[in-house]
Amino acid sequence: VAEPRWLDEREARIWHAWLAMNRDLQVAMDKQLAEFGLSAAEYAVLVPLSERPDRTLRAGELSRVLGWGRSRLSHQLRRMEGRGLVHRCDLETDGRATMVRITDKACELLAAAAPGHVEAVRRYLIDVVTPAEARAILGLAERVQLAVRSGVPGCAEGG
Amino acid sequence: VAEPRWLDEREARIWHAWLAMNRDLQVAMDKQLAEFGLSAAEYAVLVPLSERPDRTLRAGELSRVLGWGRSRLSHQLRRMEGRGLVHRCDLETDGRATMVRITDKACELLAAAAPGHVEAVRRYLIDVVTPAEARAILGLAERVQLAVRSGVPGCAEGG
DNA sequence: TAAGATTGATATATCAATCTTC
DNA sequence: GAAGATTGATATATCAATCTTA
Repeated sequence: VAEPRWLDEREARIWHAWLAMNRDLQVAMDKQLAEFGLSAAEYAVLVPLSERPDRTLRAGELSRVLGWGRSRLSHQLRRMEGRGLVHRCDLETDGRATMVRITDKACELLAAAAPGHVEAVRRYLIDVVTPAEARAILGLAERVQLAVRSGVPGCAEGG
Repeated sequence: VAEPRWLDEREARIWHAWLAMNRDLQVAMDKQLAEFGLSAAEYAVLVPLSERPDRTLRAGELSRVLGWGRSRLSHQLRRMEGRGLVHRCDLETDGRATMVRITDKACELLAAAAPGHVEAVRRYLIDVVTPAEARAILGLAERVQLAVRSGVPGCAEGG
């Protein structure tokens, strides 16, 4: 294997700025939700449910929307059912499926937390980016995700 | 409380692109390290230790460098000591302090993993950003962290 | 057999409480 | 009491194994 191309000072600065920015942003968003007694995972689960007319989704659908594995969602729903945030019941049409419904209590909690959440998104990101940076984010996101999905770094075939 | 300013379509697209980009990038980086049997947390702990001439750091120093709480580091070190990646011993000068040393085994593991890690950073981010986007990241990171550190969103004092 | 979901084991992350030493 | 560190409890995240139904 050839000598790896280590990061130069500017490249390292970009990488570390990136990591620090995301770490801080995530911590801040978590804290904001915590003021309403909600975790980021709970909020993520509740939002798609609340947007349904019947406040209900199949577990598999929810898993797909969130981009979570079934196992992860199942564990999360168990804890949330214990906290009275969601309710699970069987689907008559298909004995394998599980229906998930957001409770009234969780709906109220979500309605209370959502304005502050959006406010935080604005304060920490949207109000802070210049139009040029916003364009950079949108363009970069596409290319990063393309690189991530196409490239397995363990087997560097071309480089 | 006034009606919250919900995100318009473009703003929501920016926020979701941001979240998806970081989620995918983090998953990809974790997978890369997993090829060498290392987690992101383990890698983060080992790097500062390996950069020391004596391969040693005070736990408190390590905690500061990583930006981790003492408790988090302590739990992590316990698991890593169990795996034979680090060794802990008391400091003679100060009976309260703990010295952490990276093991030979972990040094070799790190040396094996580091090139692929840097390669992944390049492939997924550095090689993908345009110079303008790189400038955007550096500038944005400063402002985002400023906003995060100054603003408590729960009490919107200014409007 | 495969799809949908749950379970158990393990690792990670945070908080409060504790323990030792200064 | 305060600093440095550990511990226990709980929540989160991933993987493999399992269970039920189609």
